[in-house]
Amino acid sequence: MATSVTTADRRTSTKRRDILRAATEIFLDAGYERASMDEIAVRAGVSKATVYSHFGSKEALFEAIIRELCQSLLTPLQVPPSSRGSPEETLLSFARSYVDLLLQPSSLALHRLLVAEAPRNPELAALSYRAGGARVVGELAAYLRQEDAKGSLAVADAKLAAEQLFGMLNGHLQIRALLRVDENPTREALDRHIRSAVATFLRGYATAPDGSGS
Amino acid sequence: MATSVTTADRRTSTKRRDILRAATEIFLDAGYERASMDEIAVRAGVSKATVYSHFGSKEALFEAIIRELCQSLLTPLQVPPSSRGSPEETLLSFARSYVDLLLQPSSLALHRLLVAEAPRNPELAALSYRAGGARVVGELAAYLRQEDAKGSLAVADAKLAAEQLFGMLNGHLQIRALLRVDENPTREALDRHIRSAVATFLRGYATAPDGSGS
DNA sequence: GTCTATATACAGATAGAC
DNA sequence: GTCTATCTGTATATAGAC
Repeated sequence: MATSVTTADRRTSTKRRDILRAATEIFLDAGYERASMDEIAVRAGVSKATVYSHFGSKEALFEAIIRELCQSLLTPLQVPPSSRGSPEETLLSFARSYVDLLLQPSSLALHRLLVAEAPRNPELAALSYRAGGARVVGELAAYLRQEDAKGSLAVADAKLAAEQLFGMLNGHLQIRALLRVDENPTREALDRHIRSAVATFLRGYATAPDGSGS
Repeated sequence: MATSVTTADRRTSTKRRDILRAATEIFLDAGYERASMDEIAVRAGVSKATVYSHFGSKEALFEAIIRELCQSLLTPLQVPPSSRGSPEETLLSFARSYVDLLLQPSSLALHRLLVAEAPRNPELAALSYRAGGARVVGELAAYLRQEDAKGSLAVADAKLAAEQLFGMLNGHLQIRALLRVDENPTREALDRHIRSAVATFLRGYATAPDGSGS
């Protein structure tokens, strides 16, 4: 009997996962309104009634998926601790990870979805921002404060500075990708973009050479 | 007879304008999928058949509106010529105009709409980017090249630099507004944001003080 | 828990009178 | 050109058998 229950549970949670996976693909691909519960059921290999028995409504299914995506997508991005490495090395390495994540098709699709649905679901959008953007800004700001304390950078408002670096890294890269303006940038163009943003940031927040200027 | 025709034309073009206005409001507010031709007809004070006789399809009406919006929204933003004023004054003034435009509810709604629909209508999205983002980047880059030639700034890649300034001005201001994360920022917070971005940019692209460091 | 079949609503688009 | 009335497809959601 215990075995039977376990098997049933497994099958059930397998179906649940199938539904989540199918719904994620379809919501990311089509957007909220165009995604249909019929198509989700078909792609998950279950009936529509099963989808509803698991998630109750389209809106609830959508929220479940957004919450899961915010977690799984952002996990890989970590600001390295201040311990070793120059600010230039550290920031360059971090910037590469960030831009790489930024341009992932699933990141772009999630961004699209959240921005499009924010007016109808502001709580979910705000929640996602706090789990995503706000968190990485906070982590980068903490790093910048450490470097400021060590005297290797001169950062007065660390949160503002962190947002500036993210802003430069986004540049028009993100919007061009979101709007499908042109083909994906080459590795060389990306590298120039990233190096230039980090270089501008470092010049902007270099410790003032006390002996020279006014 | 000529009078009669003129009167008829006027009434017709009035209805056409009414439809455009109603459709603009509803598309910006509800997004493409949620906007219904019934509601557009009601708000414009005409029948649905009239809407179709003027624009043929929902998609065509949408495209007409996007094209119009791109023009009307971006017209006010002009990069001042290099002629007079320090880079700091010029860039600060331009930055204020840009951020002001950026946070207009209609700009945010248009942004949302374009990003959401880009996968289904990439040509329209690319066209809008070229008429909007790309144009202002080009104009700012031209200004930066002039200042570089005058020796007041040291800008190697003007287009990259322009995108960095725009990126810093966006910062997380734009995404927070798009995602409805919190109430609108105060004038003071906006001013700090803008001043800090311009200051970081100017320090990042200051002409090197030849006498001092290596 | 899972299915088939269906209720109900509303969408985009058009026919045909005037 | 503009209207009323309608066609046709498809959406979310549920009832009821198993």
